[in-house]
Amino acid sequence: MGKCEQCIIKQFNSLKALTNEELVRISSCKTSRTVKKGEVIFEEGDVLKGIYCVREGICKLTKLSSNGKDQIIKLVVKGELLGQRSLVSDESVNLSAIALNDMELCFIPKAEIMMYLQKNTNFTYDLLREMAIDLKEADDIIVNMAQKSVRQRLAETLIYINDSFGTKSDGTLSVLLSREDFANIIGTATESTIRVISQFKKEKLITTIGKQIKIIDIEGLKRVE
Amino acid sequence: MGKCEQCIIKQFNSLKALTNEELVRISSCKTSRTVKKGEVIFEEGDVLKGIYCVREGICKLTKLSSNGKDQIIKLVVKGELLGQRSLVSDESVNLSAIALNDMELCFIPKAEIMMYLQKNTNFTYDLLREMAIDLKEADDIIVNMAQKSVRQRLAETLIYINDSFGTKSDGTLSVLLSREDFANIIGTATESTIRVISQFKKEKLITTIGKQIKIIDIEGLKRVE
DNA sequence: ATTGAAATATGATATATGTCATGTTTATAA
DNA sequence: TTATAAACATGACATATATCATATTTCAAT
Repeated sequence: MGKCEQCIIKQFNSLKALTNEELVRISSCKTSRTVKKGEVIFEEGDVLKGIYCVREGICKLTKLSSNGKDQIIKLVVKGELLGQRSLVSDESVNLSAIALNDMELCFIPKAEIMMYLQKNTNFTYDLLREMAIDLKEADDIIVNMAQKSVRQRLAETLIYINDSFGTKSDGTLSVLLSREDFANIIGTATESTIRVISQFKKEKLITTIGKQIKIIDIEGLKRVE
Repeated sequence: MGKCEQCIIKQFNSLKALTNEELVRISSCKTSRTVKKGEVIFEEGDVLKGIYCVREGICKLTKLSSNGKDQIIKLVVKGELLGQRSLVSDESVNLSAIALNDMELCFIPKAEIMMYLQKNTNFTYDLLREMAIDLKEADDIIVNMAQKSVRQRLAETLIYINDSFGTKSDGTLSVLLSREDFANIIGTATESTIRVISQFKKEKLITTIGKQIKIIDIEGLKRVE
């Protein structure tokens, strides 16, 4: 079992605000878990007994709409925490987390985290800061959903994934999503997403290699109306 | 100038987590401000020098979309805080706040709040909890925007305003919004909003008295598809 | 390599919503 | 009170997107 105090991953999330002693403590009570692509980490309505630190891989946070469609709210990658919100609000989770590729997770029990929330102001404050940023992002998503076309939303999603998660050596986006996943991010029908991807190809904004997507004209994508 | 430690408003926000001494301190450095209906409290891009506690009235938080349309992200009423997010994330505000009726605000300087964020874990934790709740609400809004029809979104908005802010003695919604405001909440054209309001009237779900709206069949509204 | 299922792709059509035009009502100021 | 602008309302039409049908391709399991 790895040692949290030496783990490089924590730099990317609020655990960096913990003291060395606290990290040593966590090391001794944390558990590890591997999750296969497509596997459910937790589901809407579950009561979490702690939070996860993502050591490897990427997952989607989804919410089921009353019309039966899934909406992807956020992608969570290596370095980020998972489940902190519902721990704080002390309610069941309002989102499901599903692995998009094979993942490695560290699980930290709730009691542990609650203790640091009591004692370590830096930790609480850092969580608060992260959440304020999430909220700002959520505001942007709301505006985009409400005011922009499917074409614009897809273009922005491609740019976001490119900028946030990067590309592989062949230039394709390193986060591989199905057309349906894209549809569930931008909030549209899968067919519409596929059609717009085809348009973007014709307009020489992207190319595809199988289901992989490669951006070839990011400035053009930014101009999409 | 009123005394914060005796102010009943604080019960409704995170200031309740402050100690009596801290509240006395705030009393001595806070300033009051009245804002007329339609007036701008702060604007997207402003750098706030503190936070507001809403003593009276209601305002809308809006964000300008790149296509020039305003989106209303949230309504903030008596009892709530205003500006805490950008204070925490230490950035300019990402939303504008505009009064929907005459308001009374108390302004608390940033330095004061930052001090309590350092010293008072309860305060920080309470802010964190409030923000987790906001984030959950934002998730719901995203799903609604992405997956539901204008009819459904308007119905839910009417129910939300009814449940959250109540009605006047004549049964009309106590928060008076223009048709354009409704349109900017649900993310649609003003004409579409007006049309759906007319439909709801024909379907005997609501009645209108001038621009005031009265819900007469809330169960029916909940069933709108 | 073969097969079957899932994902991708595209056409035809229906529907919801946006846009523009125009008229009506309501509120506000002179 | 009248004048005037803003808000509300509705029709006609355009357009984006959803839906349903049907190929085609890709991928995994045998």
